[in-house]
Amino acid sequence: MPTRSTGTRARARAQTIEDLKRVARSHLATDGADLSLRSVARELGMASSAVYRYFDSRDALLTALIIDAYDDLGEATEQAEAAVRHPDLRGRWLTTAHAIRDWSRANRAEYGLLYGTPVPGYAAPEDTIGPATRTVVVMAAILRDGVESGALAVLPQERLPAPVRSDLEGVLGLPGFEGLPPALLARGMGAWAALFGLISFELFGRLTNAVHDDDAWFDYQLRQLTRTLGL
Amino acid sequence: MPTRSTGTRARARAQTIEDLKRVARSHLATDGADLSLRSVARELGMASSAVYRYFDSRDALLTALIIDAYDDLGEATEQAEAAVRHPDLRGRWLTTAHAIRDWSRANRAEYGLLYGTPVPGYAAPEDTIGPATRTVVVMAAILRDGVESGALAVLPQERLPAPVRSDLEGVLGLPGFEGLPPALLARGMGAWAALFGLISFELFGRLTNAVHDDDAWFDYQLRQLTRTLGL
DNA sequence: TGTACATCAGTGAACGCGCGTTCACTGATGTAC
DNA sequence: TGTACATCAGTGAACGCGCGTTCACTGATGTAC
Repeated sequence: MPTRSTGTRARARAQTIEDLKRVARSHLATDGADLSLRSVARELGMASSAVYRYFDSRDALLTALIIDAYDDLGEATEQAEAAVRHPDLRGRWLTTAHAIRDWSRANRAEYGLLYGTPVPGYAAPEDTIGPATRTVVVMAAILRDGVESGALAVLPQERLPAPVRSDLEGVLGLPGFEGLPPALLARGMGAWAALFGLISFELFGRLTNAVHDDDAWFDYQLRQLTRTLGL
Repeated sequence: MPTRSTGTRARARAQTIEDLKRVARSHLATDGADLSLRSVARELGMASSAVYRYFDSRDALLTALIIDAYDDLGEATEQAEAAVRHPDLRGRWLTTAHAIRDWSRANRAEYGLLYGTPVPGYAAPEDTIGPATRTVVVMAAILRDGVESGALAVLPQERLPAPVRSDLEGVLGLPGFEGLPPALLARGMGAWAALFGLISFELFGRLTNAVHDDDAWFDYQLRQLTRTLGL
């Protein structure tokens, strides 16, 4: 085995990184964002100092978890959406929304990390921006297809105030958002915020004692939301 | 000064409790929900053990902060809404929503405590339920007035699935919610979730790099939301 | 009005714990000749 | 193919810190007679 040796070491390294992230992820559920490097190392039977061979600091580990979570959510969403007939815009949107909720319910701690209270003293680095937009890009594509097919059109009551228009035009310059009428992007982002409002209320327990059938509730509200989206 | 003495001691006690809560509140901004009893005591120049004369535990202090925050938000909302002409339903709703956002922007840490990621290991006791519903009750009153005046009516597309209806009927039995058609309560709660979705996105920084004029953005989205509410 | 007693606020030391990060080090694994 | 050297993973002790909570205690403030 001549040059295969490098690969061995590299693979061992990748494996350890995976182990660290896996255990850290599992600790998120109990500790929230203030997870402890030492307890992660302890669970893997290694010295806490050894972790520093793999991550520069506790925050670097946290960042890795955040990026992974965005990517995991993004991939789940993209795959679910891709399985729907392309011309079925409404189905694509409903599936996208349900995929996001399903992932969030299955990964509550990660959801809190991504969409909950920001961790005090932690500033997300730029590397997180790309993965963070994957889900929004899926929605933007649905809206664009709707515009192209003529199913979606800007309404008279959607005249945008100048500052709103100017902000949206900035977004429309980013990859994945090109060629969408600003007013429709505004509509989409409103639905987006509403969707995450529903999910946050459900997962953060704001509906305890009021709503018991979470599935039925979400589905009903999502359908109403779909109507305001124009789908 | 005969029996006035009790009053003196009681007043000193109330004052100290206020001081503790005030300092704890200010620490929320930097520490988030894992604020430290010791650092609060330190800032007030008292021994950390003295805090236990006033609060049974760190969690009890946290609970007091949560209740205060709900009440503060509730009062700000009620007062703002009460200042609007009673028949102006749309104005009352817009004012209510703006009051909630204004309070949230002015009290970011408290907002995070109330509507962000739940604190791991902390279970909110029952005392928080009452204060927590004050804002929703304001909205329910607006909707009810709309129903009574004939401005709001259930739409054909608002036929409720049985489990949704049954959950809502439970809510309609609570004080402040009586006499509202279930479908309209559903509509209101959807708008409610959307409103908090907008505020959370803004305060938790999910729109950084996309939206710069937060005021214009919120106002535009709120107006669209108002339309779906039927006002 | 004055005195004995109970209540209460607050102290300071201690318990027992956890944390992130650094540092000098040991061995094992790979690389270059 | 064998050997000298460099790289890397991992250790364990240490630094310096913070935390919530308990406990026996001191004085001051109130209460009852």
